[in-house]
Amino acid sequence: MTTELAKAYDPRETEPRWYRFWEENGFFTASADPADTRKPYTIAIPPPNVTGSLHMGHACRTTFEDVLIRYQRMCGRNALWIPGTDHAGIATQVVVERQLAREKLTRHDLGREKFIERVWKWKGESGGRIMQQLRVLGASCDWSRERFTMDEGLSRAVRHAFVQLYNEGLIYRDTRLVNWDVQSQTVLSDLEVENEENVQGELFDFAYPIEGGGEIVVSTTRPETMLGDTAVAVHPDDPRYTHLHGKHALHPFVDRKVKIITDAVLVDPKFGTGAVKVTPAHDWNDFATGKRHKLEEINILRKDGTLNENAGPFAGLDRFAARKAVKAKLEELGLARGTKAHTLTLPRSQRSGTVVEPIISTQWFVRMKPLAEPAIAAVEQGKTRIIPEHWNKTYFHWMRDIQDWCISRQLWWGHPIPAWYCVPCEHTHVALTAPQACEKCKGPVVQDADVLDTWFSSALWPFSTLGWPDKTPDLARFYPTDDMETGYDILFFWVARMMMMGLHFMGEVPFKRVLLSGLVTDERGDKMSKVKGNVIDPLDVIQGATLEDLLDKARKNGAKDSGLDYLRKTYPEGFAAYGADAMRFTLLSYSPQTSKIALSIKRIEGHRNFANKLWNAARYVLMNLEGHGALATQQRPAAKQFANQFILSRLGATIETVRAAADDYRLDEAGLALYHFVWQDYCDWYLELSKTLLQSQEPGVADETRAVLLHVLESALRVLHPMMPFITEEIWQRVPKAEGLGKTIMLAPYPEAARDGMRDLEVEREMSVLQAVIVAARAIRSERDIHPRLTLPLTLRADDAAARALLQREQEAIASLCKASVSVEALAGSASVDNSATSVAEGVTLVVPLQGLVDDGKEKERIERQLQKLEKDLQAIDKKLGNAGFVDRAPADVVQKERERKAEIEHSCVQLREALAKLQKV
RNA sequence: GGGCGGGUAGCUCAGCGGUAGAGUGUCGCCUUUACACGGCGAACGUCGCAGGUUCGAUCCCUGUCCCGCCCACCA
Repeated sequence: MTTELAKAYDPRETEPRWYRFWEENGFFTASADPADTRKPYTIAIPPPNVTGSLHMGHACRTTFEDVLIRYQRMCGRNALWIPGTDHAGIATQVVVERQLAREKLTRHDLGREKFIERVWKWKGESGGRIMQQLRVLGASCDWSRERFTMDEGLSRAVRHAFVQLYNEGLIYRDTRLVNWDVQSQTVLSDLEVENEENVQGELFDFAYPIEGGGEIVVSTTRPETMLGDTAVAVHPDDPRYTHLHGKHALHPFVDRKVKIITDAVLVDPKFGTGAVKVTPAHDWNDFATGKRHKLEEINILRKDGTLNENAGPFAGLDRFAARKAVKAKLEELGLARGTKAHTLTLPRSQRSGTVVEPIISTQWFVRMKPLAEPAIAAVEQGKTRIIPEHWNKTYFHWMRDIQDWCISRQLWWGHPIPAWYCVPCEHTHVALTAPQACEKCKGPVVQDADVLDTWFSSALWPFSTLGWPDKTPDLARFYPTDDMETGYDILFFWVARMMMMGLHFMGEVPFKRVLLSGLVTDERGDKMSKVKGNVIDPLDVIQGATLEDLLDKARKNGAKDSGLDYLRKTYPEGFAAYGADAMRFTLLSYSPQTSKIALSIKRIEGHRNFANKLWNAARYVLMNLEGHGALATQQRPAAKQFANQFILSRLGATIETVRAAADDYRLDEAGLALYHFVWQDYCDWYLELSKTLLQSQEPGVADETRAVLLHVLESALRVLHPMMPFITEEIWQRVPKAEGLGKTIMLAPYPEAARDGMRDLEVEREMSVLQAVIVAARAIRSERDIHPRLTLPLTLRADDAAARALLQREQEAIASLCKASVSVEALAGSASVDNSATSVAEGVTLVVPLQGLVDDGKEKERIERQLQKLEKDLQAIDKKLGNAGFVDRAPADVVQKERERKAEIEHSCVQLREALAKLQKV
């Protein structure tokens, strides 16, 4: 074991090395230690999606999960990931559609067999790449259980779930209006439809001639749907139309009469003409209206979005072409009544982006209300905690207003629906295996050609991946999972449905906590999108990239010019190699409350600098240990020296803070505490103080200091390890350690405040006095432009004997940290020093005689400034203490504290005024 | 229309009843053998606006204005 660290810190050198080490030594593991029979800490980890690149979202979630796993493991729990293996559909769909678009193909062109072959191959390749990338980030998870869908076990679970729900009456088949994606040619669930708002459209008015004379004017944003109209509705109380009740209008294009109906639900008499065309087969409200009035439902669309034979003369036209044609024809017939600008919301497919058409179709649905109730109760009763808590409201809101879920999809990938139809008698069979023949008529059967929504199988994931429906040992041991960590964007899609299915099939919640992280955005807070060109690849941040690299990648992803400009403007130099540790630490540093993580490269750079700081501190410690034999024990060294006591106390405090924060999932707070401890307490104060102690001739002092330096460093590495796994491992391997700590820091025990630290509040208080004095002395030097090489003659005066004793005792430390010659004396009766700089800190008066070094005018100004500030504070305090209400009603300790502060400030003012008076005299 | 967040230093964000914090940026001084990916010091804020509760409000309540997101509706 060498004690020598390379001269410079380069994250690119440490990461691959430790990644290999972990892999070779079997630390990427998803399986529980078979010898350990305790209930382990488990975290559910979804598989990476398969779109071909690792994005910030994965980096963020993986990091969070990995930190929790490492932390729990170091705390002595058998902690592990439960990796998932499903997600057949969503990712595939994205991959496939992008690929097809690139080749200007539709899936129908390829044919089913070729198509599927191609998809699996592509998924396998990009999936492997992502696993590789996640490891670079430090995820200590084994993805070997990852198999891409169609896994027989999962398929079986899906069939079981479907059949059971069907038998319980919770799955049914019905003819209804559904969202149809004409490009992907499949139905979509409500959640897969995105609304594009504020689209500038037009409202087109036209007239239906009434049988027997007259007309009725209706408005529409989709004129082509009039081909499917079967009624015109008016409000029953609208006097304008009373005379038309029960009459019929004549359809101008097809041989059909359109009934005038009255409906108070559909019609708002104040909107437009107060008459509404009703198209039951292509509009949600009209469908409901049609049901109320038993209207005929006339479908006018084919699957590809062209009009069918019901459209009469317009058959064969695309829906948008038909829109124009219908309008033109109505103009021609003199039935058009003009257009108005109208702002509307367009429903678009989340997948293909095309405008969704509501059409009538027979699909499978899950009855949600009975499933939702227990899922609501579980969160209400705290069986599952959602963190941050404010998501509860959103969860409840959605759950209480839940609609039935359309689960069939007309795609070629995904889990087939275990339903068979008899060809002759149309009887439906739902079963685990294909029936040989129809049980009613013995006729031949065919399987439902549709597949299930990917989220249906995903909803089963917490138990299907553990062997359900069999009662496997894994299922008994690992269900429910402790933590489920994911982005809030799939709270409804996935989390809520897992809750429902878990409770239904297992009778128990699937996880005890749901941790919802924010969405990573660019620095402006805009969602990352390949088209916008603002996608930051975590690997570029980790390994470094030039601006050209970034631009190339963006171009390849089809970014617009404006996106390229954004990159040029924001990252003119590209990225330095900041390393995975800095990347991880930064992702963790955002508060979990935030729903938007506007990733700031500057912040990452700051954390890279932090890693460098730690690296150099370690170099310092190791340098000073050289030639001093083995010091390492697992015990905290006994400390007699003030500085050593101080840092052990701070270490204890930090461990307490970090553990409390981590237990509360506030990794941001944990990280901040560590950042300050390492940089400020350890490096800025303690390492500087140690320099004097290491020179000490007094027996034992230097040895004690070496032991504390090492102990605190080694402990800090362990505290920090989950958040910065690479650098801490690298340094830890080189630090002298006691035997038996294991071959990796991953398995070393997590520090404990009482064992590794030594809390001493009195020491910390004394230190804060010293710090204040030292800072004040440095300020005197800096503000007078006294060169750092000149020794500052510093006199410290204090009334309090204890304070004097402290200053006396730590004289050497003060001298070294301010490069001063220090003398301590009582305030009372001290000789006045002409031409000196004066400052007051924590009741200690600092005097620096400065003949020839300082200009009196500047000094006057400085003191006056300090006085002004103090007087302002004093005024505020006086106002408070002068308020009878405050003195009477505020807690005694608050009042007392205020009084003490007042006394101290007054004392400071007196000192400063004296100094000022002296200056004016000169 | 309903709901949920957010508005704090130039920027990115913590804090959330008792003297306003961090990182980054800015301005000085310093290449002192752990570190210039650094050290030391400084400047910077009517904590969106208006009321209320309170001895005391950035924090709690009410209203209001912006910004973001989600859900629903849209002839």
